[in-house]
Amino acid sequence: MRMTISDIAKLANVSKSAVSIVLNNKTGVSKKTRSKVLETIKKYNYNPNHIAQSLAAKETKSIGLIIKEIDNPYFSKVMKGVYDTCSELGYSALLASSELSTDKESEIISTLMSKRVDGLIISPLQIENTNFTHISNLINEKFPLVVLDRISNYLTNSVDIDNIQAAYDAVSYLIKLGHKNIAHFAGPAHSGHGQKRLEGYRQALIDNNLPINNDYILPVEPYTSNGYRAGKELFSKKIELPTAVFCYNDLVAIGIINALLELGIKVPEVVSVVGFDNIDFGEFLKIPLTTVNMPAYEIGKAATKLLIKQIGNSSAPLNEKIVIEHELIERQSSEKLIQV
Amino acid sequence: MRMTISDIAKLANVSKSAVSIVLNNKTGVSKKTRSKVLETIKKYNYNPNHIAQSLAAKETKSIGLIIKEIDNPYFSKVMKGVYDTCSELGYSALLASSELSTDKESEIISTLMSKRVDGLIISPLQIENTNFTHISNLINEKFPLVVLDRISNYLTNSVDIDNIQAAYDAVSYLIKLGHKNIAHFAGPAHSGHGQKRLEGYRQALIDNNLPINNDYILPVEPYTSNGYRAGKELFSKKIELPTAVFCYNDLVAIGIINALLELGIKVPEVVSVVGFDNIDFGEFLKIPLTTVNMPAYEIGKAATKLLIKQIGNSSAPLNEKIVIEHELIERQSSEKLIQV
DNA sequence: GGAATTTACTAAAACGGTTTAGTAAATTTG
DNA sequence: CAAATTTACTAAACCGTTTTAGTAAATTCC
Repeated sequence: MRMTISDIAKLANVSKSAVSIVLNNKTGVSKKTRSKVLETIKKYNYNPNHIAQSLAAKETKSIGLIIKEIDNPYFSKVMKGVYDTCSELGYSALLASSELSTDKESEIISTLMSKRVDGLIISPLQIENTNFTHISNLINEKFPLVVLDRISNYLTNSVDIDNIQAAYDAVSYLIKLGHKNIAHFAGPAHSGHGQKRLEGYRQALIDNNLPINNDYILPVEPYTSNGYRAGKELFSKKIELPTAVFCYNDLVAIGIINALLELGIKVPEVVSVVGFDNIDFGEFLKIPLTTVNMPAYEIGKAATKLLIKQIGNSSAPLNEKIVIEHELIERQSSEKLIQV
Repeated sequence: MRMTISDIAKLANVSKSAVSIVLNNKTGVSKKTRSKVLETIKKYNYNPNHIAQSLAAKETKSIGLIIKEIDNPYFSKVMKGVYDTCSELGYSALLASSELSTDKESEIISTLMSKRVDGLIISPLQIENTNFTHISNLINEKFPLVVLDRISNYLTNSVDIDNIQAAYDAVSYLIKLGHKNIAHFAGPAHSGHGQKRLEGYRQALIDNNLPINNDYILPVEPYTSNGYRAGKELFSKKIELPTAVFCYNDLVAIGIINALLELGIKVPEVVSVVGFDNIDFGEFLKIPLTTVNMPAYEIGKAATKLLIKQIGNSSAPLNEKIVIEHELIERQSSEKLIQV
């Protein structure tokens, strides 16, 4: 069996308390005792049991991170931001993914709470007005919490980009290129980001005195295949076709570009396409993708800092809303409208 | 503060033991008592402290997963396989990433051990002959362990694909297309997969009576930018140029294709390119990439099953070597050699 | 040099569960 | 119906730490 603190205490001829003091670098033992204990620890390769430490100290030095999809490049970067920052600050992260199921989300929260994480970062699936009890309970008990990918209306810390502004910027950019008929392949109705980006799209059109055409607003699931299908459908219609498309995300944009190319519609010569997220491969696609950069790593980092600031400091503000800067990235999938 | 088992015991007028029995679905209490306890638990929304459970039960029902890079699509899929399988089997996974630093790898192993994971899945950085003590120690104490991405020489479970055969298949495929001058942009010297794939490449040439030309074997770091630079360099040389390139991985292949296109060399008309890994975006690239599928999800799944089989069953074989099937995926980056 | 303070140390009580060992009551057995 | 067994229940020990409270020795102070 593994060494325990009692074993070390006996071997070093001191009390458990003394070993504990040395372990935690506290004062209360002589230099001599300290080095004797340290020696014994090294000699027997003793590694304190973190489980027991957590139980006794009533803190686990770990936080929970709840994402929506493990296998999603955006969340990979968020994770990296969270893990890196945790390491820096002496914490570890427990990852869990709701995989887009609200039931699983609730379950995961319970599991992480029973593991007694000191705080939680969550990119929530659940809509704030229905079925939000698992999260709002935490907020009510003032459990350290940071909400991701949403500026929450609740009294809780959150981190996001300004999705309205980012969409506004992207659409304004297309308008400046001369486009007047701009379609929007929007996120699904239940997606917070989707609603925000739609709002930004609308506002940009309004501010530029362009009409809002509901035929041009198409909600899709945020994957390539859905973008592909929706693209095929729209651009096969016998209506006045858009000359530009602003997409909910890069995956959808990729699908739409594929659909356009298959229909013999040139990108960007005939139709410009703008995505959202700036996934890694955007620049290596058939047609390198113009997109909005979603600074995932920074979001993860900011969320973690915010959370750990709150942990163990009950006077820390728990209603901070951090907005990370976005950025438009121009590539070849968009260009000036060539007047017919 | 949160409810404890003692609180529930008092409220339900029974002993802690009774509550524990109910909690763990064991026999030893009457139906009446069981339902009384269950009611109380529900009423007060009691959630057992997993930390305390772990300490008492001497098992954490969690496993450690050590990968090399968080932000790497291959490992994202491995993770998903591991997490899904853990959920199914009632375990949870603690993720850690060495981020290609051997020091960090050692540190991470210690941390996970102090968290008393019941077993470990590791995609090791460390070469087996040097500096492998952190891992070989675990093997020596028969700690439940599965080594990933390598068929280990040690007496331990491991899961991988047959890298030699996979590389052999890819190169044989190019040879069948008529290519005789096939370059290999190999993995770095310290990479186990790199060495195996190089060996498969060599063997395929030998078996087809083709000469091995050392000018054509170039080790590169496994990223797009490195592939790009190496590609530029090789194809700017005044030597007889290869008509096909087999790459250590897809990222390198993408870099090389970019380099070739910039040099005005058509892919696949002049040079065929084959990658390795089958990353998600391979089919959406400028030139869809021929590659070898690395079944990451299955690898994660198999490793987890193997590990959990071993945990708590000391008679389980601990030297199982599981080889997952690979598959060649033909896309547009490779084609028949057009005879000049 | 005696009182007050500081330092070094430790026993014992937590932390919140599981498990062991034991008892009393209920049930089965012959 | 008494003996044997089973069932229902619980007190207490334990898991491996931290922390509290207390004591004895060393040091400082006047």
